[in-house]
Amino acid sequence: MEGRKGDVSTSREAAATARRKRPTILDIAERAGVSKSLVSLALRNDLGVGVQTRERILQVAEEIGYRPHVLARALRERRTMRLGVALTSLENPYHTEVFAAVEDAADGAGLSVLLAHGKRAGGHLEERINALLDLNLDGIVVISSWADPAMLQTVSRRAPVVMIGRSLEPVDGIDSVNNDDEAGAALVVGHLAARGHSKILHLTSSLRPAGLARRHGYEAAMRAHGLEAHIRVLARTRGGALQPDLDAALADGYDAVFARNDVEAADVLDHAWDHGLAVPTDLAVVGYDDSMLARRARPRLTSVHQPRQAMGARAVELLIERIDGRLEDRHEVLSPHLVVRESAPQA
Amino acid sequence: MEGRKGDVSTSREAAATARRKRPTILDIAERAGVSKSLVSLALRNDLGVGVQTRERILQVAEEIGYRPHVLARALRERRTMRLGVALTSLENPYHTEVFAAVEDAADGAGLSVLLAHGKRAGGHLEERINALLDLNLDGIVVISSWADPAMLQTVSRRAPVVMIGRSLEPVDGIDSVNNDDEAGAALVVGHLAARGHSKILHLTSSLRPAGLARRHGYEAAMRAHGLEAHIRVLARTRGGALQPDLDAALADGYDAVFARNDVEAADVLDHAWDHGLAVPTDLAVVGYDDSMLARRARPRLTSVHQPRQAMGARAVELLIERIDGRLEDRHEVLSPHLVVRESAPQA
DNA sequence: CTGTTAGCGCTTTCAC
DNA sequence: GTGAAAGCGCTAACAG
Repeated sequence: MEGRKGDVSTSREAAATARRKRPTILDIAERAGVSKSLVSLALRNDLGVGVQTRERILQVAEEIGYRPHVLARALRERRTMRLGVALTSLENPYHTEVFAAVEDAADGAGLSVLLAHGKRAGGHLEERINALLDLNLDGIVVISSWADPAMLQTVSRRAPVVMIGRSLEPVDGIDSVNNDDEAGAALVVGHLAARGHSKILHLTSSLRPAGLARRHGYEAAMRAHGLEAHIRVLARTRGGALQPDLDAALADGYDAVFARNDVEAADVLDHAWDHGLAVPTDLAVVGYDDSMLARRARPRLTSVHQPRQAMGARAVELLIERIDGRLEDRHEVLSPHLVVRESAPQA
Repeated sequence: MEGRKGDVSTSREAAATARRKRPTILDIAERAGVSKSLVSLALRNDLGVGVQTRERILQVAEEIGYRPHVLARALRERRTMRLGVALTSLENPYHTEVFAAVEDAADGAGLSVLLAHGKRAGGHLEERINALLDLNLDGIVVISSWADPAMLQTVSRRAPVVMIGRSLEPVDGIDSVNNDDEAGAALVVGHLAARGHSKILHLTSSLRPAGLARRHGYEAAMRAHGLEAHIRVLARTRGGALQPDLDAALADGYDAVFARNDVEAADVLDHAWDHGLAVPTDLAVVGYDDSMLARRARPRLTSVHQPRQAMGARAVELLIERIDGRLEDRHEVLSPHLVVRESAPQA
């Protein structure tokens, strides 16, 4: 906007040359000697376009490198064939693994997937979700226990929402799919009890729904086994460390730890390494999620496997059902299973 | 399309009730008793709208929960204020860390970021990039050494592209920012030599540009230190394991390993654990990237730090410059530094 | 089978 | 100050 008009238009032209204007169906129509609607129909394989004509049109489209303008199309169709995924913990491998599962499923359904990453604090996640939805996506899957129910409800007025993971109460108007956290926790306690452990600590840093459910599952299972429940709630600092130090938490002579997820189990493993504690001899450790962290850890981590492929697939199906008009809410719960590895091997 | 018209419209109505039609500027105009263009102007703070009127319009917009229709706007403006990021290895923490850096930078510039994840094989990445670009994003940053130069060039005709990471030759028409891999490798060799190591193995699984550059840097540095270079090229299986087994690679009595990246360094650490090798006493290990894996590993991994924050920020700046019309290519190289930890401590 | 036409929601001259 | 009108690229009636 500075300089003379001449300058501006010159530089515009230069830029335009560098980045050529994209061809439209009109260009195809012209080159193929048909009308623009014909092209539109041919492009979308509408029957009722002469085979010859269609052939020619497709060919021309190919030639001039035509790409449909999805924005224009979406403006008319009110459908983008795109799903959004909102995440808060890109740094937790389990979450990216779930994302990959959703992506696989969507791919299979001919939908493409966009990811938005929001920080947990403030309204950041909501902002990102809204920015995503501004693109008129057909639906959105939220992978985050940090999503506020009220916020999700607001969002769901714009597009169908399915949440992978747990919310305290089912949220009106949004579907969900998660694993049975209570059952998962019971699996862990059962396994540890069978190994002969009795001083089993449950370590958690989260008062979020999934964490709570695992904790309740742990308590119930301990009771069922006639064992006393021990719980330590730690906070996670900005830097990612657990506070107060694990030292204190582990000082009471526990012989096994069930951590709320793999990340925290890995923290325990690290702590054991740093303090010369032998795992599983001195301390058995079990995680939750069975993420890359569990496979990668040394000793390898026994962990509860969440059926992420199935969860991702189901999430996409639920979304599609919603898009097609389903009105009732659906909440699916899949069963986890325990993957036994070195950090708490079979008895 | 089936059933009588009445049925259809009834179910339509039901769905419409559940998911209300979004308000448009026309709704605002009506409610505020002005014309639609007035609203548009007011919404974008165009001076030349009565203060009173503007006030009222904004208020009404707020009231009815108006959200601009970015697709419609983009259709006119040819600008979406959105950037795309294309990735191939969501499972490599370094890549997600770079993504987060890009996101931070974009946030700062008022741009929002969408992520697309492509598999490395076939044309999958290209497909995903094109799907992303179909949304008329203003630019795209590619974080993948798997991106084919010719493909990138094609893509860059649609929107500005900047690549974070290395390509063999600078690609015409696209910008890049990366770290100096040769210098990074030299840092490693220098450090290991200073610790008194002489049988230093370089382990790599990649014949991609960044891997090659590190390898060349290693060779040159070894030569400079009067040491003999030893290189093992391993393949990675679908499952993620290195093939053939590390056993063979490490059988020749090396006292230090410089791995191509943290993922492979972690493989070496795991291997050492599995075989009772003490690190760093029996074997010193150094990685590259200084990702979460390095911080998390036990012993903690000495690794070359790529300045990802700076790289992400620079990438976004380069993109913005392009959007504003820059035509010459730019290739930036930032300096890495070594982060010394337990797997190869200070001499 | 083919072409014409009217928008989708928004921005932007250009008159009033 | 304000409003009317054209048009971004595409789809979907509807007439020929």
